[in-house]
Amino acid sequence: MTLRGKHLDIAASSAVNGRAPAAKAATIRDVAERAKVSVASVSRVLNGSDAITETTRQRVLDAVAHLHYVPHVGARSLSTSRTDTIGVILPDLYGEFFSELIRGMDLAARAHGKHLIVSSSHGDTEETMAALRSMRGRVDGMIVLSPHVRAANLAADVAGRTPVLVMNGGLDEGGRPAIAVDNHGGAVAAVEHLIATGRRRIAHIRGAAGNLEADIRAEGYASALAGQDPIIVEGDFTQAAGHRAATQLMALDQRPDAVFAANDMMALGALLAFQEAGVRCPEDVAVVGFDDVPLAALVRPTLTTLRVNIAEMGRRGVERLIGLVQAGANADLDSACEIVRPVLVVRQSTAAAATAGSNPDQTAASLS
Amino acid sequence: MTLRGKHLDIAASSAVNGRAPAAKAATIRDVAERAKVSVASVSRVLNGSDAITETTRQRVLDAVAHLHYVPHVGARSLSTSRTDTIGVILPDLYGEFFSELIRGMDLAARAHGKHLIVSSSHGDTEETMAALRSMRGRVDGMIVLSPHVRAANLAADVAGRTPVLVMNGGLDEGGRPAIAVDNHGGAVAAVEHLIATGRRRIAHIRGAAGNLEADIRAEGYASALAGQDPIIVEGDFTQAAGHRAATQLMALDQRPDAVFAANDMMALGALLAFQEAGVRCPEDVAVVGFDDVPLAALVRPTLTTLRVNIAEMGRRGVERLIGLVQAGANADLDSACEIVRPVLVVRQSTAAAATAGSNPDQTAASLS
DNA sequence: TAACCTGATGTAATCGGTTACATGACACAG
DNA sequence: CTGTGTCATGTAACCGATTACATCAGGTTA
Repeated sequence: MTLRGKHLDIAASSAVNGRAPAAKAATIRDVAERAKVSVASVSRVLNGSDAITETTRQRVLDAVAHLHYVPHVGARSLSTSRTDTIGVILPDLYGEFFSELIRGMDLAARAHGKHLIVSSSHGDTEETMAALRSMRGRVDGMIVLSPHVRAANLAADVAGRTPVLVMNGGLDEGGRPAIAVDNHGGAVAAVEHLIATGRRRIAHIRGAAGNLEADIRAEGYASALAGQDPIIVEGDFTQAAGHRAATQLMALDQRPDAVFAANDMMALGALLAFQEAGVRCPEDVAVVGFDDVPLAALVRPTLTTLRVNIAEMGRRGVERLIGLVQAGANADLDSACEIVRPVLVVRQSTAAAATAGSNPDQTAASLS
Repeated sequence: MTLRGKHLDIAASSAVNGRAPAAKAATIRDVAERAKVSVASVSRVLNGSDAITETTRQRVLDAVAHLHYVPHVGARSLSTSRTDTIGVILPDLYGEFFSELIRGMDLAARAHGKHLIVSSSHGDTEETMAALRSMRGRVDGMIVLSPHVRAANLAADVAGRTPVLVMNGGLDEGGRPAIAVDNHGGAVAAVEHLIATGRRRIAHIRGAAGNLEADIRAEGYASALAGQDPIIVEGDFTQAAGHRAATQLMALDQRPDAVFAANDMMALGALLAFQEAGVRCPEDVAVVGFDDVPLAALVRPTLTTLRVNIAEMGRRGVERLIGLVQAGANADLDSACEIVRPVLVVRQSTAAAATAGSNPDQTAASLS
């Protein structure tokens, strides 16, 4: 008894509901019909691919405008097997690093007509993989940021034939496409700068163990100490951890006269802890961070740090990935690990000390 | 002479390239074949919709696992006309506000099995609309953040039948779904707090003219002044603008004893300018910000500000939008503008002054 | 004038899912 | 033993684009 043929149904509903015409969106066939051409011509006009008479083009464009036609992305991706979308998987990342990175990526993506799907807040490797799986097929390629060592290799497996660019700071041994910050070099530069400005007891506030970047920066720190015994306190990249670590350092018998924190947020926490305790920076203790988040130039004293051009790195990542996608099957062409070298930015927090180490009356002659 | 039938071609290529089998990805039909069931059954198992024998389910799942099968998103969206993706369009926004918002949105999206397409860095209304158009058809709904007045209405038009949730801080007159911060109320609270702590010459550093939030906050400021003439300096929400503005304020004949900045970054800039000029905060001048970015608690003096739970607002936005999408045609059900009320967080930057305005000996008796 | 080329346009197969409807197996009532 | 209802499963139409190939008009050349 029910007469609901598909077309009948639609006709009825649009007749009833005069206000908000819930008629289905126009398809390429509707456009073709209205423009009195074939669907092929419409497609050609819209993709700018083939030879088309100016008359036809105009007729099609008019129809498109009149019907508010928007191509169905799913249908297109079904026949072309492209999505023009790239996925970004981020760790549970707070603060400005994240937003700067996305800004850079978005800029590059837009320049290439790609869209960006982001998925953040992935604490452990398992969550990261889940996000990766759920993105598969939805994107032409993915950028994975994960500080966990195993993540990179797993990612490539899970992704199947979807190209993956790894940005996890570790120099990947697998020969996968990657972009990494030269964490070791950066740490060495920080320590050498401290030594050059007369510091003698240099401590390190490191990131959580198991975090690739944290490990490498700590290693760089240790290797650059000229004979001095390492003094390492563990943190987790948060400002609070920096605060705690600095408190521990102040309780030591021989207080360090310099601190290299594994990132800016911890450096800032340390700075505040010193300030609260009446320990002056840079006079009593110098502080160096890592990343150069915008904040580093805003605190007092301004923070010496290792500048990583975050947005630029994001931009570069997207462009690499687009290259990988285009290369397709012969992606082997580009499997290098690109290195980003951080640059030391010297600010107030490491001005040469009036007193170095336990010599209270030695003045800082090196400052003009 | 060319014998390249489709299947032949594939067979050849996978035979040649033994290492990376570039065979096409498995389809639902491959899975059906391997599991010895029909595609319908496979689909049913994967969507958990219908009644399925446990045996069949297992066979299907095994085949899926073995073939690394991932449903083709485009094909699915073609037949269901859903994308399970929501779009977020952001203005050219720096700093922590952005990242916090995305964090909140991502959390909510993930909880509902949705994906997030973001597009940031849209300076003017035209760019915003372009982003919106290019996202159309790719998402089930969109969240538009734009401080420009016209954007909201335009957005709804351009979007066609795609649901749009506006988050631009202005109380929208059009009765569109929206979430807005109570900028007016927040500004009033800031000024009243300053008055209550004994300040008598309260200046305002506002955001750029034409920016909806800036306008409303300035209006709230003006309306809360108890008789005092308004002192307004224009900024643009950046830290540098706050610095400049504070410099201007210090050059006035009668220096203000309090500053309400339209956001935290400008408040911070002002704080630094005062500090550099030897003007003490809070003794000589009190400062209030807006947003409560994490940074506000990290500077010294810590910054009194109006807390907006940014991540929570993002979460809420996504949930509203998902509701709108589900409501579909009868989206009229929910067209309210939801208000987020900021909460005053009192910190060091507004500690009661020893001297208030031009009455040096009047103490702030009104505080308990 | 026939043969042939060229460039614009149309026809229809195809991509990989979902799902309405058809089918078939089986149990149980009459 | 037949009729009927239930439940699992299969068949095939459909979603809306792209694109290989067919077609066709018109001009050129021999």
